[in-house]
Amino acid sequence: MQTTILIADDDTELADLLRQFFESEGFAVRLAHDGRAALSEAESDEVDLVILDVMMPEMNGLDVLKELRKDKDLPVIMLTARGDDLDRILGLELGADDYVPKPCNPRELLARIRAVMRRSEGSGGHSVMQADDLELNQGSRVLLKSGEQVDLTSTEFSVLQCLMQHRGSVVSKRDLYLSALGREPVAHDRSVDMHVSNLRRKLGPAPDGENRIETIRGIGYQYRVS
Amino acid sequence: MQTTILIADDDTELADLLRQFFESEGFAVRLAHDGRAALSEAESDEVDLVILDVMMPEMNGLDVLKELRKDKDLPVIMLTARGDDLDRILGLELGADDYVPKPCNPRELLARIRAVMRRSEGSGGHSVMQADDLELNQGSRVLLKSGEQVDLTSTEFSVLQCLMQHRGSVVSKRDLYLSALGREPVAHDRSVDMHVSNLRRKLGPAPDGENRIETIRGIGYQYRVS
DNA sequence: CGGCGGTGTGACAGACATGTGACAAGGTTT
DNA sequence: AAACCTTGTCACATGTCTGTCACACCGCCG
Repeated sequence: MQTTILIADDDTELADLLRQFFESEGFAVRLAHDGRAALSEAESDEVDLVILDVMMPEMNGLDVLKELRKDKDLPVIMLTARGDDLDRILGLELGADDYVPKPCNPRELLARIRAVMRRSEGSGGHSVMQADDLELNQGSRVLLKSGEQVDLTSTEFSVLQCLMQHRGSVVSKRDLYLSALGREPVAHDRSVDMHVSNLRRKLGPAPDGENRIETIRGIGYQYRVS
Repeated sequence: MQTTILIADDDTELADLLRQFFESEGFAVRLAHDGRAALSEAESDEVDLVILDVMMPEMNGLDVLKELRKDKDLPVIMLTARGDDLDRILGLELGADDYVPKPCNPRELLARIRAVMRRSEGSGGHSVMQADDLELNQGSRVLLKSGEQVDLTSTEFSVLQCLMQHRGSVVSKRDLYLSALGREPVAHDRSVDMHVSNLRRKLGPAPDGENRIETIRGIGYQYRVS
């Protein structure tokens, strides 16, 4: 699973430099050049971590952070002019995960990003999903059932991950093919059915005896809500 | 302890000017006027920071940097013609700590040096990682197992470092290629597998008898959590 | 020049995930 | 009710991925 970083900085040159560097390190990168854009990008659910400059037009970084913290627990690293202690203190009080003074060296930033990601994974951030007695860890790609590990193949894991991400709503077969197998379904393709079948066998029934994964005939599958 | 700076620039006049200035500021200074000399000086263990001109005879600054980064984590400040974005990007990707455009004012350079030194001292605290009976020192690039040194090649060390940095999470093969080998994997590339194989042999099983490095088929590898 | 250690490639076997054909068991449409 | 489609699942063939041995290559050093 690729990590997506949002870089919010009005210095387009620096932002672009960082983008290239992080992409070369295997991250996906999005850019925003003012506060308002940063906020809406960050709330799009497709961003795993935000690098946020304090000084930005439209809406400054601290306000963006304040808004973000109202309903999200997204890891945030603040960038700010060197020695600006006041901003630093404010940022940390508002819940920034780290603080890096400008000018910053990309390698250091990378190390901080990894540290923050590790912390947020460890503390059960959004990378662990739970449903019934299942606990799905997206970082280690391990599934626990009542605390015990269940051996899933990589594809089975992806299918379950996709279903759990949309828990309570139907996921079309096509979406499952795209998301878990990374391809369009072909005619008479039964592979997703097969993987669902295997998942059901490996997971067994839910604690209440019901089937965990419901078939929505002609549409797709759905992880049942309790 | 006095800080020793290596100035690598083929412009002897400029280099000498800088030498005088830095010596008057209390640094020890060494000079190198071509890339090859710079590299051997820098590897002599008596240099604390390198100022590296990009344009040099024998071996250009970027190549020197690349070589240096293979087994050292010495702070490096790149000097280059103004506006040379390509060099700037390359330098930062290769792990330069800062970038100063020429012609440079010695006082500005001094400020950057102090900033870089401060940063590299500060990040020194993070330079030892532990897992099971292993202790990995990122500064000296030495691995200890139960206190005894294990001989690893530079690449093996980088692979292990990357895995330990993400302990408990899966690291994709592509990330390992980018991070440890500094390149994209090519078709049928087995080198990372080979290095992992060698690492397993050299490290042996974990204290509890399990495999330290787990294979996540189709995805990558993972340093196991206890 | 020759040896040496690190690195990457080719080859091969084995393990394993994946997907397909087949058939049964529903559900849906006409 | 009959024809048709969808789904569940078994068994199996297939292809991919991995571990590892052997070896070639390259830079380095004596």
